[in-house]
Amino acid sequence: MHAFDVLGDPVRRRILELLADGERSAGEVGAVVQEEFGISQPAVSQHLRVLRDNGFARVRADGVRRLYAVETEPLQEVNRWLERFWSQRLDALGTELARGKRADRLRTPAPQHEGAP
Amino acid sequence: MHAFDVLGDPVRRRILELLADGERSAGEVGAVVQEEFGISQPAVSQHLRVLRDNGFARVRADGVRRLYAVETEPLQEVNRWLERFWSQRLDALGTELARGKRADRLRTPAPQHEGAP
DNA sequence: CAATCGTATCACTCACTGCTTATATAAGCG
DNA sequence: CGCTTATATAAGCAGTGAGTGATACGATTG
Repeated sequence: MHAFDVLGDPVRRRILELLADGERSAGEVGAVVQEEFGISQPAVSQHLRVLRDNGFARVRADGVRRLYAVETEPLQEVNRWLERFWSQRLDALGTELARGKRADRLRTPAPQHEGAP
Repeated sequence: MHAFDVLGDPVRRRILELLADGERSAGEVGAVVQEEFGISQPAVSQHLRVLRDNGFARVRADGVRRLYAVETEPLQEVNRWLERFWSQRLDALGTELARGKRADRLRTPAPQHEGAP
């Protein structure tokens, strides 16, 4: 499952926001999320599993409780994708400007077709 | 459809990468994507539609061709979400460090809310 | 105008994802 | 020990989204 797929779900995004504040037990997360989204405990547990399985969160046992904490690697991968995108785009804009200016003088700027009859 | 859902699809991510280099016709995009993913022309067209409908791309007619260009707003929204996340997380780490050292001795368990009967 | 190109839309299928209920497991407590 | 609490897993069902083939349609060309 790709990082963006994991983030596609609003419940999972919310869980990550909660975990961003620091370690939380499954129950604490569940309380908030069940309240806000009106879903069941197993549903939340399944979302937590997805986050675990995809490296977005790590778990630690504390007695009966399971303490979840956010794991940043996949998020950073997303960041990297975005950064590549932006820089690629800026490069393109740059060369287009550089080339475009000259081209403007050589070519008829408007590639318009003849007027309607 | 949320921005993250749009980005969830690998084909759409690829299309955006292609458009990041500058304006491209639907056919050019299609050629690459059909080749790389082994999907049909309508499939690509539908992805382009999703990108359009969600503000990730704008179209411009040029004769028979449709020229697509990337539109940055939704991507920036994603960026903003991530930035909020990182800064929230850094804040949490900060206060946890500041408080945590002392708290470790007092062992203040997680904030508990009143139970619903 | 007919033929054709480039692209979009339609109608449909299929796989997957997320939800629910029911149940399992494991820790803590009387 | 058996009851309760905290959490996870299992099985089944419904909605959704991505794919396909067929088709529509506007622009272009002979």
